[in-house]
Amino acid sequence: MSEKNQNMERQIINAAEELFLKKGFTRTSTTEIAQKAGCNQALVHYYFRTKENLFNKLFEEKFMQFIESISIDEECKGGLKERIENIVKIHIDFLCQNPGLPLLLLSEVNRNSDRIGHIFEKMKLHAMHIVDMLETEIAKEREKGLIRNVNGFDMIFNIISLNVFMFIAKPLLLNIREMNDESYITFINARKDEIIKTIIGGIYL
Amino acid sequence: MSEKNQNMERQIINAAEELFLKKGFTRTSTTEIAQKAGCNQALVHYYFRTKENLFNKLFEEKFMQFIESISIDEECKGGLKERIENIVKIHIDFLCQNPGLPLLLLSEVNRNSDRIGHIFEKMKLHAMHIVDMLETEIAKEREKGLIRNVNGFDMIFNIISLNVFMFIAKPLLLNIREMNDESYITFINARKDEIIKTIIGGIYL
DNA sequence: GCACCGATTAATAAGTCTATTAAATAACAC
DNA sequence: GTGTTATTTAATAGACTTATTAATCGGTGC
Repeated sequence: MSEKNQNMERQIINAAEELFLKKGFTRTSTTEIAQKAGCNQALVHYYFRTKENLFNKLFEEKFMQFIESISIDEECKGGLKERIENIVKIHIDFLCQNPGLPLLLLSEVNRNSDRIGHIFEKMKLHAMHIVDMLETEIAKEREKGLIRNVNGFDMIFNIISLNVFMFIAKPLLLNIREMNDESYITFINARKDEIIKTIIGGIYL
Repeated sequence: MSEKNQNMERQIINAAEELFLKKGFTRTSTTEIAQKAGCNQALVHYYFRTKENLFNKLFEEKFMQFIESISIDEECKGGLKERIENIVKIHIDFLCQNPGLPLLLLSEVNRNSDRIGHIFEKMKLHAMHIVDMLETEIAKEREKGLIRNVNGFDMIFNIISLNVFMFIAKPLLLNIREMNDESYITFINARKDEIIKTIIGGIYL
């Protein structure tokens, strides 16, 4: 492959990514993608044959990124509290880099969850790994009588709920609290601490 | 207006509601709405002139319903804990009745938040009312030294995040936990307690 | 009966979107 | 250079969509 087509194929992917994230699958047209990429609309089909193909390619990649963004810094050798803090921070940082991703994933999974049947296995494995790790730490704290009875899945589900929602509800927040993009970032940072406190306080007696 | 057209107009609204909730604005066609309502496609336009009109009519109604679903049973004369429990339960019950609503609202607000500019004022008022009430109760508990420093908005935002997410992430839950519709309901009910514990534990010292 | 009314339909204009095809252009081997 | 292949474009077919228009149906008043 020549230098140029490498560029163009990449530019198409980049343009598609930006548009899909902003407007979703249906509301993004191949013509629009081509315009943003700086090429003819037919070229989008030349490289990816169908719009669905192009989308799936991106979707799988992004979906895995999202799943893996819920992870534990293996270096982190603290106990349960430190782990929680670690997970929340890493996840929110990822979301700050990919603010439009959660709503796209949720919308598209809702539209057609068959699409990602083959990704689910990986997702399950990853989820199990996180949950196992958390439950090991939970068991330790529980033996010491420090925390209430809680299971790892609920804990991680709480974290994801709290983290993701402030990104998908951004337009509501901007309006209800009369924020601008700057004060929104301040809000996110304040929420980071609030979420950590809520999760930790929610289990420690 | 005759008996019959009243029926048909209502049937169109009902069909539209069902389809918009399931597939969103763009992926629902007026032809499809007409089919489900049992009439000709032109009739949809006869009653509502444009698809956008029809959608907005539904959207505003549903949006207000959602906002008002976050409410306090005025009968509830307990303290902060009872209020929280009350809010969570009422809200989740509403979501069980309207499981597809949150994702539709979030998607459409994201697509075009101007659409609902005029609803925001009502939303703000309602939000303020809830937050004020919570902060009164928070102040009481705080004077007694029972809870940490927390503001009412964060509290209600935490509740909404935790409640809504388990509905918008349903397809993921079904797959990752290998649930069916029945076990999903069991999960929701278990979550209800978990969420209450998390919120209350998250602020009480 | 007929004239009039709202409700409903059939037909279709006008537009958008995906995908395909054939032709033009660029790159490269020899 | 010529031949060959990959990249890119122009043109367009074909399927949908929304919205409009004119015609039809069914009831009500006179």
